[in-house]
Amino acid sequence: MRIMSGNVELEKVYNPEAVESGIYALWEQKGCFRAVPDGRPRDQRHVIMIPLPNVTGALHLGHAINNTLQDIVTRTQRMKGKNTLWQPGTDHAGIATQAVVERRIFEEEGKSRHDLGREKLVERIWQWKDQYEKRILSQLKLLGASCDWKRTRFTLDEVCAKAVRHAFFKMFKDGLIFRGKRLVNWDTQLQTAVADDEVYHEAVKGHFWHFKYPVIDPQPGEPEHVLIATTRPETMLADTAVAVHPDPEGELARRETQLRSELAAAVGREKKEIEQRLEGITRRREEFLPTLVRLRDMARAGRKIMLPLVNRPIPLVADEWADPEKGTGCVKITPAHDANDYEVGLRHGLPMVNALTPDGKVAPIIEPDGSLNPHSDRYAGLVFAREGRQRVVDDLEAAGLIDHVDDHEMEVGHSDRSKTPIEPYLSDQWFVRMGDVEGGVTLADGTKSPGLAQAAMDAVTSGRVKIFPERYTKTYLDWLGEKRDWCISRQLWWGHRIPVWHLNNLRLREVGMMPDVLRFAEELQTLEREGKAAHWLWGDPLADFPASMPEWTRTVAGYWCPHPDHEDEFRALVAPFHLEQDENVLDTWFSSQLWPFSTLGWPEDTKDVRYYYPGNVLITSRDIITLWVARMVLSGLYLMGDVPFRHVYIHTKILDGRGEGMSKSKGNGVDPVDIIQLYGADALRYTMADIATELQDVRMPVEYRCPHCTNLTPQTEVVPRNRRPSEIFKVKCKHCGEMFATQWADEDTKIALHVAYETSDRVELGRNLCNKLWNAARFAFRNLEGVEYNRLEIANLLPEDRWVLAELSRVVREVNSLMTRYQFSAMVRRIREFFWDSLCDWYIELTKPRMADDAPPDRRGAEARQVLAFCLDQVLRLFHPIIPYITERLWQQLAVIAPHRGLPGLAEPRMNDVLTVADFPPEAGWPGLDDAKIIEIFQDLQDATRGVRDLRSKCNVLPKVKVTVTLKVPADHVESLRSQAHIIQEMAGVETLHVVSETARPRNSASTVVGAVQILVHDISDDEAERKRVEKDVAGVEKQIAGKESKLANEKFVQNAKPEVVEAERQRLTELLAQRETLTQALRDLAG
RNA sequence: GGGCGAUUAGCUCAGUCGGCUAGAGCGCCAGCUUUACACGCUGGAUGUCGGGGGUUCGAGUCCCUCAUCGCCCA
Repeated sequence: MRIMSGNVELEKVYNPEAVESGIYALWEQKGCFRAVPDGRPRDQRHVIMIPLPNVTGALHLGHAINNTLQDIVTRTQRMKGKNTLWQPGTDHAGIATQAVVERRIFEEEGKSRHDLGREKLVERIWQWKDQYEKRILSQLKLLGASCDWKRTRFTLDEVCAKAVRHAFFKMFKDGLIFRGKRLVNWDTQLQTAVADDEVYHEAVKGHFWHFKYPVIDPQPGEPEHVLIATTRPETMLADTAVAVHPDPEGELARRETQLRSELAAAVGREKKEIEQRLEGITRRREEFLPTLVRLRDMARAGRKIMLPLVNRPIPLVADEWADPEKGTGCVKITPAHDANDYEVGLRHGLPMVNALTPDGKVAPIIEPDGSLNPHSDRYAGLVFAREGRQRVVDDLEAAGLIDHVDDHEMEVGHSDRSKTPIEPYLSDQWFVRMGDVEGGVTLADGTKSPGLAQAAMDAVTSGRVKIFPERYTKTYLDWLGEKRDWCISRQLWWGHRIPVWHLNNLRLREVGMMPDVLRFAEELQTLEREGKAAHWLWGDPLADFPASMPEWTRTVAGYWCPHPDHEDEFRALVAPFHLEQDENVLDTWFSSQLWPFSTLGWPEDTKDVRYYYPGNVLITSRDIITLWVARMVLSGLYLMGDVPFRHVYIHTKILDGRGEGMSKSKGNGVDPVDIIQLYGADALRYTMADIATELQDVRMPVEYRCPHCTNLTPQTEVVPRNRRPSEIFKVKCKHCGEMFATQWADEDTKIALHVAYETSDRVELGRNLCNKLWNAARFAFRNLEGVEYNRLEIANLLPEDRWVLAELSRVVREVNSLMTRYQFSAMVRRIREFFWDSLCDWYIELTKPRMADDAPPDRRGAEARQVLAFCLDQVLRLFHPIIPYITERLWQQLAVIAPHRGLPGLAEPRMNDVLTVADFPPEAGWPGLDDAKIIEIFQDLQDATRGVRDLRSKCNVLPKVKVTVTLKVPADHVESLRSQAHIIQEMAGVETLHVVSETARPRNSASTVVGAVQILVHDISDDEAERKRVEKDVAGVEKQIAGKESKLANEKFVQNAKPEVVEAERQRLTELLAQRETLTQALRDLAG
């Protein structure tokens, strides 16, 4: 496809839609983004694995910044000639996606997942996935993402599934996966365990109930009741102890001492708080201490309490969890329903009684001896925390066992997915062992590590993996340092089903009666010996049966995981014996941790795996450091023997105008496609890169763009503080008074009122830049006709040519360096500065006369054209990774007009048809163009030019009026300044310019001093105005002189400061003194 | 409760090793159809660098402390 032909005139205004159309197709058609292993060595490869967006919904600005930055890195590396892979794909996001689809089905059809059944629901979720995956991939393409789309993967596709099976099998076989009883965060609505990070906390108003538990057979002098306090009465049905502090007296005394020493140092409000606590302790000592001591003694004596309502005798135990300062000093212990109590339960070997059903009701209670509690019928089936609580409180009230009730506010965990309160729930789950294990863990490279978490920590502390910005290293290490086992089972239907088979215990006897059970057990053992299956026994299944149970029971009763390559064989063997596959699925992160190599075809030993693993950098947001980054590192080490990437770059988070993170649930997220339609992908990308500083967060106020008048209305102005943007359906435009609809309105409203785009005026920054670039190129194309490709002598060029080339070389070097440190914002601003300030505002303006139609056809014009063509070439290359569309479009056009661009002998970039695969400007810059001296000289010329412009402006001289100027400089500067004076002349509207070392004040001139130069603009001022201006200048200079003098008079400064700093101050003072002399002389001239 | 970060111009943000009169973009004011660009050009105004204390010859920058806001973890 030919994008342009000949030197057509470009449109006057940059039109993103026209510019961008067809470009992506060109890149794809040329196969620019394909990644194929070839002979390029390790250091000539570059691999980025996309942080796989989940298919719950469409992408928002957070994804836009993430993918823009990945694309900038990828495109830069590709232009540097690397074999470059950017691997795309999406994540199935188990619980999030299932929850969205379930909710949708319930809203639209009133059906629950159980009504639908597993197969049907999963089918519906696949439909959802297809729809959103398509949407997400098209959003990425619109953004310009240069992924190798032929490699697109999905964490539930067969390639990834195979990797999951192999990873699971190896971990299972190595004893790193185990089943355990744990308290998990249970979502009673979705009926699944959810991870800690899927739980948010919210303050809820409640009560603090004080109950009386009767003591069994109290001895003389012993209390008849133990007073306990609780915020959750319903859990008392599952109490298995009451705890009291083992040393209440000592503990109170210790706290008192501690508080007194804190009090001595405290001030203000803090002091008051401490005093209050001290008073509390004194009161407690009087009121409670004797009882607590008594109870402690009773605990030691092994006395028991009769748990009311369910009549369960439970022990009194001494444990430090009971806080003598809090509540009644005694605490009920419910190991199966509270994390802290669970720990107490483990410490004292207490039985764990469960009172909750998976769907959030009170369960029929099984006592520790296995019997059904006869009193629990009364509660079973009630909604646990509501009806259950009420009935327990009522019954205790009726029994006269409530002492009193206080109001109380507490933090309650809620499920992020269903928004319902989380219940701690004791259940059987699968875990990955993160902590150290006996004998260590053997990693795939043959080395040993104490454990998986430790291996991932060592990778970072040793510097094998580097995190940018560095401060996030702490987040990573702190989290891994806890080495908490990773719960990987989820009670869901959407995900990788856990590949473990197990015989339900109830069926063990039945199976034992089968005639060929012995052969079955033997064959299972053979499979294990041959490595076709792995076996794991949890506890002793024989313990529940009479001693006469035969040995084969152990084999048949355990957990079996078949090797993925022998699963069919295994299934065929176990099917007749009722071994069943686990119903649950794996946590999504179990499959995403394998992403850096599952996408390449692991466990197959493919060319791709060998060539593209390990990758170079992971670019992601900080909320995922623990969940994903850490797990990829450990699984990379364990399965591949190397870390999955060398660098991790954590980018800034985009907040809305209120300073809140953008999210779907808040409805404040902005669809990048909205912005692309308004401003273009390049404008969006430029803006994203511009705000990518090292900050944690950056604000990007969101506005509605009125569909009637196109004016912007800030979201913060129309959404009340206590409402969410998603609750606002229509808005009255404050500019034109018309109503418009938001994206949350119903279809009818949208059609009637038209929908406003959600956008941010910050993107204009990018749009303006693109327009400037477009027009600069337009100007260049118009003037480059017949540009030559000559060998130039740098010394023979005009100072402005040498200057712009020296600046260019410097910026090329700096941009390369900023890139290696992921300083995106600084990089973008630096390129812009060169392009806009140096190239457009100075160089192009200066060279206009040399390239004008009526200019003499001399070598100066040819040189200007050649320099301009080269600079534009380099600017397009520098900008390309950031704004690929417009630069590619202009590159195609530039190639028509100036097929060869460069400075033979000085700087010769290679030419290429397609910018996307052209060379990025070299790391070392263009040494042949470096010239620090000219940069310094030019700075002075710019200052002098601004001096003239400033005087003109102050004296109200119209731009088109030409003036006469005299520059007075020290005698030894006259010669050199004369050779450069045309620059000031051209840029400041000067007709006649005199450079002298001595002069009297020309008539009616306005003057100022810049550096060593006195500027005198003739005939634009009167004496009175001139005197005022000069006096002001004198005052300013004198203030500075005073500052410098006192600084230099300070001996300590002269002694302690670095010599070069002192020297610089001296020089500056000398200069200021000279300026003052010039200015006072000017005043004398005025007077005389 | 613990950790991380922020607080600099009206807004959004830079400010590297502590060292010239603290910068940019947007906005604002004045002027400008100047041989590409009004999505532009030229000039200008605008700062208690959150408060307090300390270290230092010198602090936006380092230390302590207080306040406010945000995020992460419990």
